[in-house]
Amino acid sequence: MDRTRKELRLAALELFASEGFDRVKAEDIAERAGVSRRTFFRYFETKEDVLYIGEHRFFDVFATTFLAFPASVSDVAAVCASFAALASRTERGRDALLLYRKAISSSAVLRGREQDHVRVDMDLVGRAIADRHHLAEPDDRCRLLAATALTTYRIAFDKWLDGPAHGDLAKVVVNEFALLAEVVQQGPSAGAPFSSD
Amino acid sequence: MDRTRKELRLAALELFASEGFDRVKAEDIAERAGVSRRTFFRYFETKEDVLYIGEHRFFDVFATTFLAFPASVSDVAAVCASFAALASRTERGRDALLLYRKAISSSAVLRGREQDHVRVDMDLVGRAIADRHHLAEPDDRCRLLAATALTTYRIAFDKWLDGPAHGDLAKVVVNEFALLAEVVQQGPSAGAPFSSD
DNA sequence: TGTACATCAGTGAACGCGCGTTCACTGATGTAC
DNA sequence: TGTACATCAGTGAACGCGCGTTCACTGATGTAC
Repeated sequence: MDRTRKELRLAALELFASEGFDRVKAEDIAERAGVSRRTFFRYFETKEDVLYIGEHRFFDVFATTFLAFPASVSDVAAVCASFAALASRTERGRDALLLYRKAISSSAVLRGREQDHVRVDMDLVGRAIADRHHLAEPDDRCRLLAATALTTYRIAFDKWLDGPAHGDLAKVVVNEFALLAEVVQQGPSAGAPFSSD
Repeated sequence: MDRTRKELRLAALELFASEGFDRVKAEDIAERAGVSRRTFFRYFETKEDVLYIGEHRFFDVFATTFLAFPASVSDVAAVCASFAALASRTERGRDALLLYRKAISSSAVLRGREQDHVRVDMDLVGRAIADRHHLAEPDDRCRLLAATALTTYRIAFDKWLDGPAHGDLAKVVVNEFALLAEVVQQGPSAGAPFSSD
């Protein structure tokens, strides 16, 4: 039944976040979800598999939003604006995301899996950028932009999660991208904004 | 003995790379290193702990190189140049790094640990940038630059590893940073380098 | 309304596996006298 | 040169633990006739 699966997911999320992945047994999760250990393994192949946040897959809708921007908007600007546009979805899942982040950080296996998700997202973003330029495959430029944009987004996202309960994620994202442009200015004497003593 | 530790490390690196982390038992590593399973656990607390690449700690020397640049050089440029300057160290460890990457990619636990290393490196770079501006603590700008620079570096590094045996890492790094500056240009009409059909 | 059968979520007990630990030991090397 | 003792790397066997699997079962729900 699908309800059981959700119960197990929720129980796992809460337990991993509060106790830490390693200290939680499959049996503990099952118990909290009101089923037996045996049932747990009917639904999930491994203990890690139970942790999953649907919200996370929001990058699937990224492409649509992104590709709607006119060509006059630069790639970074469009990526940034797309992230900002999708921010409200994410905002709704805030509580779960806090738990999720805590759960993830409690174990190396989970951090590894999270990293895998990030790579998938990077790929999606890279592909969307490639599409925008009618490329069959993402080239170096697409990939670098995707990676950089996601890095920037992750930082903004974390700031937002660490901030007040009703913080404006879109705003944080836009600010971070503005900072990115500033910080990446190259050239021998572009250090101007800083003191030069 | 220190020799045994090294033997175990090497055996583990090779086995993890060829068989995959999960398929290698602590006993296999011990056997290959010519000691007993029991001895393995005298040297390393867990099976993961045995995988470690000294070379990886090259970010420790990053700060020195980085802080030697005159203030007239921008932060990104200095970071990029420092990475390039340190490239030759890395180049020497190429074979081990290939194995290391393969080993890492074979398991979620190891990917998680690698991610932890990346975070440590990011922190070091962020701190170095903060020092350059006489800040007690890295601010948002330092952290974002550190994160972005490391992302860019990782991409260059992977390209180099995938390239020919005697590829020029420094050159790849410099190119990638040049691409970064290009790709991050913002503003409503900065999409110029691309077709606008 | 009643009986027979199929389906399917959930269960319990037992097992194999590899990790990491514990306990009590060996055997080589070195140092004291 | 020889005996006694300390140190320390390495060992073997046995154990507890939790994961994930296997086997044989229950019990609820639904459908056929």
